[in-house]
Amino acid sequence: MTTALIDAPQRTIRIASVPATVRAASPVAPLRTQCSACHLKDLCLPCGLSGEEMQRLDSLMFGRRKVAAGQTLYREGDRFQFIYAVRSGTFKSSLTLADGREQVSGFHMAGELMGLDGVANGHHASSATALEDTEVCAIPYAHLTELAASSSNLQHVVSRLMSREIVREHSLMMLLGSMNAEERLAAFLLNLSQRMKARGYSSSEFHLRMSRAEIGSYLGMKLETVSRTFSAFHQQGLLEVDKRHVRIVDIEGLQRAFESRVH
Amino acid sequence: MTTALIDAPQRTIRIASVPATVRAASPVAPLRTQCSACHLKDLCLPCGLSGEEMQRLDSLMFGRRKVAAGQTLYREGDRFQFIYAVRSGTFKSSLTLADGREQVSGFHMAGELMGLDGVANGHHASSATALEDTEVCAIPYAHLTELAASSSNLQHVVSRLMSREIVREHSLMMLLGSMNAEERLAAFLLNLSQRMKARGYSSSEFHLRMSRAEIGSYLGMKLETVSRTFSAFHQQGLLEVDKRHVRIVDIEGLQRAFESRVH
DNA sequence: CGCAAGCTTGATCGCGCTCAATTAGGGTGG
DNA sequence: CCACCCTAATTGAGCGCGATCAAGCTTGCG
Repeated sequence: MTTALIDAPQRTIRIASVPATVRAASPVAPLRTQCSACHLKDLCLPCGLSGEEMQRLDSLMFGRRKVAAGQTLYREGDRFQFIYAVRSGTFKSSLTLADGREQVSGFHMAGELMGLDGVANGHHASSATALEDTEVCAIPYAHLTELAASSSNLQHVVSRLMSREIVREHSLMMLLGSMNAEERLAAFLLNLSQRMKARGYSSSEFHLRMSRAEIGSYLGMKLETVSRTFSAFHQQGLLEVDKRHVRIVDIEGLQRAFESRVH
Repeated sequence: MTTALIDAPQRTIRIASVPATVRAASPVAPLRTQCSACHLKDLCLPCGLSGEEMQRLDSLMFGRRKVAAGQTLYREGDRFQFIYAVRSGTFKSSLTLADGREQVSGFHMAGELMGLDGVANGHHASSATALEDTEVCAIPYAHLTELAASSSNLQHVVSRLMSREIVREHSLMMLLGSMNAEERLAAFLLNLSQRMKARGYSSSEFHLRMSRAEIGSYLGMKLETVSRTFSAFHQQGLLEVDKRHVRIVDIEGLQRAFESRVH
């Protein structure tokens, strides 16, 4: 996939139109969702939309789909038809390197969208794997853009979500380009903490859904270093760690570890 | 800016509408551009559009703007109104760290777009600095989305450009997360080589517009390491280097250095 | 009970960072 | 014109962070 890095960033674009019947052929459970009735509506796609616009979204009747722990929702190279909103559980996004190792590019929790990287050329650029039993809404991208054509607000929302993804990756690049192991892990934990808080969970105590190896891949370090850094934070009195259970004891201290280099 | 990393990735969105008179107030030179007459039209924004759609783009009459070497086109935090297409010259995008150091997040050549990260929240998330004397088209984003509302193809083009940016950054994350110094510099040079070729220049011999420090910042290594790696490639018979002038002697060898780890 | 997977911890090594000296090129002013 | 300064780049020496290799522990599952 890193071939994208040595491709010219802009080449001839061919507009693929997805047939309107595509939804019927997809492996989506019969259950359908209305955004207006969803408990995640303030976090997820419809966030910021007016009542009228949300009703239009409702008309799309997104199909739900369950993905068991360890299963993939889509793989890199798969034809791009849907973007997915996480309803429950946690996913990782990853790319596969030539030698078979994986590079984790993100973690996704309830209310977050996945798959926007597929818009670029009609195929998913990464794989999405469930880290626990999960449920998603499958949003047919072609229908979404149809709808967006008649609602500039919805169009803005989709654009902003994509732009936000760009900004998020900027931040991660900065992390990978200029931070040491402690700063990286502190940034990761603080980010997780905020996202837990936004979802109504404790911001100071939570269960990690991902392995040390997955954290390490995401942060650009080896699993042993992740483990050692957890231990170091414990010895500094910042954390209590038991396997995947984490309690943040001194959040200001953790922020200091993070801000030691980056604002 | 890395605060984005510890922000919940989705929060309440407010739709800002840009007044239609905004263009008149902007610091754009009176010269106006029509995409259909531009020599870059196959690389740039209108790439893939039909004649009719290109005429609609023409109606926006993008203003041109010259930016002298070392000057910024926009800075992080600036109000987002325009995206910019490079007409000539080279830019770097960068973020500023708390300690004043900069982190380069990209280089942009003729035909490439800049500023899409500003869509996320109405402010530019990065700064754009000219590495030589340059000229850009200033594309009023609000007008572009207006136009896109009536042309699904144009909407797709804009979405794809944003998605492509996401994919590009995925690749860079992979580079920063899992490659060593030689692999990073090889990837960088091969990418540059392809982009030069796409613009009709020699793919094997070109002038670097950026300093060793800027390359290093972009690739997550120190300028001394960049310099040493250039020397190493020279000793391996892959390159001839004289300051910023580079000639690729053995492109297959360079690809091997790149593919040693990543496909 | 045995086996495998995930995590921790220790010991050692090496890549890339840091500090430092040198050279070359460009701009400026006397 | 040269003296001077400033910046960019190269190269060397030494060190430290994080990778690598390895051992041991816990937990879960057949």
